[in-house]
Amino acid sequence: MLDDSNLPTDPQNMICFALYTASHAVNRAYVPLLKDLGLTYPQWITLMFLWEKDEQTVGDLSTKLQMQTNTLTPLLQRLETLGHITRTKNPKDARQVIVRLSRSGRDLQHHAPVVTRCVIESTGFDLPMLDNLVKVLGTLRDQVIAAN
Amino acid sequence: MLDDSNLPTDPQNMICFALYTASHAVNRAYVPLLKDLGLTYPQWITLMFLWEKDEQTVGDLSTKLQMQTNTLTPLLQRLETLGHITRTKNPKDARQVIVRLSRSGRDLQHHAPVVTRCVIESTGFDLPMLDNLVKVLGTLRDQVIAAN
DNA sequence: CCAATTTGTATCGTGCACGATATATTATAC
DNA sequence: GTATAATATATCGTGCACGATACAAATTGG
Repeated sequence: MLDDSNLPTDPQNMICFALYTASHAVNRAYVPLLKDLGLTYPQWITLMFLWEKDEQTVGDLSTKLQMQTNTLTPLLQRLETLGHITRTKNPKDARQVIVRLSRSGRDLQHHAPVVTRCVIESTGFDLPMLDNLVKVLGTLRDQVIAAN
Repeated sequence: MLDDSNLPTDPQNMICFALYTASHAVNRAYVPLLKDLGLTYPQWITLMFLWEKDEQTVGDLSTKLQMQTNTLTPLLQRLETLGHITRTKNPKDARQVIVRLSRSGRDLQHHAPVVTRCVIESTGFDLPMLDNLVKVLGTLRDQVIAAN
């Protein structure tokens, strides 16, 4: 149990606000890089997970992206409209929808190294430092989820 | 200049995704705490900045919150509708709108220690560790902003 | 003093993000 | 086999988040 007198009251020193602003700053760094491709950042990470493994159900992607289906479904519908993926019912279980990359969806992967490098360089951190930060944030995230 | 071969291709190991998921996880931790108060997390941090210093312009809050006015204006309008703040034109410069806490807006501050403690405890991190993480994230954020 | 520019805020359109709910399909129980 | 429950996805409503734009008030330059 923490003593209230030690708690930060200044929003600038709170972890929630630090995450909030850092996350938005990185998101904004993606905007000019993805604009030419006609994509948003959530669409981009969705494609990243599909490049890693094609043919995933909406539920698979929902779990990996930590996005609910009511967020993911319209996002996938937009990616389908753009011609980057297809959405087809699973004949073995008609409740599931299988998401597959189209040719243009696969071709977008060629832009990934440039995009990733630009964002990483803009952080001003070296790779070991970023790797460590990713691990710390993963631990924090998992513990927050477990506590709720 | 980084070598592309060293870059992560796995979204799970990328800083953008770590920030994205950690930020949303912490945001979700606030939901049950703020629900009874009828507030959202962005509304809550806005109030935190007003508790720190009352009578700020929309521009002041926009800078501190790192939120654009097209995000902030409707948020403030909702806080005004809820009766927690007032929005009045600055008589000395009619372009500015001054935001002030109402009685009920000030009273909400009494809930702050409980809310803050709950979120901090849910991270599973101790205060020095969180403080360090806040500093690292602040540095990262500022460098990303400076690079863009 | 007055036209041009800058500043501060608001409005509009699109895309997340999520709680609540709906619908269809599959699995389970009796 | 049929009612019931569980599962997978989609729809709806509200609130951020942000680019583009609008507009009024203040400032600047001549």
